Amino acid sequence: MQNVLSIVKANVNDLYLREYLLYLKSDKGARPKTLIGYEADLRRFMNHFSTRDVLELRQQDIREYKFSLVDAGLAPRTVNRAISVIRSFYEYFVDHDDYAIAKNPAKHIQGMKVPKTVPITLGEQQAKTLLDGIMLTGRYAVRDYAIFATFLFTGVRVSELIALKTYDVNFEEGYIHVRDGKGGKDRVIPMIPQLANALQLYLQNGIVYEEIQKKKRKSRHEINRYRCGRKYFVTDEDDQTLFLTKYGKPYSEKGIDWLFKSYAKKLGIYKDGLSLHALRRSCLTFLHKQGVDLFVLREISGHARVQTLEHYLAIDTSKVMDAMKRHPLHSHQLDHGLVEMVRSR
DNA sequence: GTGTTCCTAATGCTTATACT
DNA sequence: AGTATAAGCATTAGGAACAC
Repeated sequence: MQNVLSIVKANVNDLYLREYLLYLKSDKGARPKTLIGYEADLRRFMNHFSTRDVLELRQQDIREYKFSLVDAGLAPRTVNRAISVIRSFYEYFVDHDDYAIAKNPAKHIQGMKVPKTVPITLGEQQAKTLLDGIMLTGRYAVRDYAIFATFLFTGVRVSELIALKTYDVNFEEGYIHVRDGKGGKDRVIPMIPQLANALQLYLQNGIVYEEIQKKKRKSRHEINRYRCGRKYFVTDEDDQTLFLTKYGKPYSEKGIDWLFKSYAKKLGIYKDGLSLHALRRSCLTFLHKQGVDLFVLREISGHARVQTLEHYLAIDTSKVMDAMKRHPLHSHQLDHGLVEMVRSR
């Protein structure tokens, strides 16, 4: 009997869940990642009350659920989000009168205090070490240099980086077009010459040193530290994704994460909590330290509500370019002195 | 064995809203 | 107006699987 009841309730809850998600998607226009996160949170919640119709829960039940999360050792942020999702979920059913629920049982559940944390960034010296180290030791140095130079000189997010297409890099006008960034927003970021060079090298031939050009490439396996421009990674169908894995496929976020961590560890700049987002923070911090004003920083980082390209073009691009030139790594170049060192090994 | 992806729980970051 | 919290959107991390 208990089993039958449980199955029936679970189905009812599942129906609620599906309806709510549909509403989020079609009425609120929620982004895919929001949908995924919300669904996970709600499923966990419903599993906790699998024998009950969740619309019949009381405030006390929600409170008990919150305690169970805290008990499970989840971080305050996680608990708060879980509660926030549940609250929104009930709000929907309270607002739609086809349901016999008059009050939102999660309405007055308090969030936990979230401790302040110090964001981790890479110091200037460490950023230099990263770029130099890639050139010296990277198996796919040209590609990897281009990837991390892009992070450090533009402050893009990983998701934005892996979505970049070759035609998003505009060498004539000197900017990178970020489409569909967080929240579905577009923006363009000025590209300083050093970054343009790195990307051009990667796009044009990917051969670091002239003499290597003379050797013939026998197979794909010959891609190496010197010879790793984009064209060497391209396989049969090319969707113009800018950064490709050695299999010729677009990178996943985890792939870049792995790449970064392995370099960071190899080069001795890894620290706890160091992540790709630290590169974004580093870029913005560098610029901020140089006295770049917040308005400009917002433009670069995409925090402003710059919704469209047209919108962006209205702002003073030269100001932003000036700002970018004050990036402390802006004079960082491929050091041909390294050639000798590398060759002599 | 290395580089990469896939899966999924956990949590960080950014923007919107509420409160004072 | 400034700060705190909520809501919304994204990244991080760990481990298994898999291609080369």
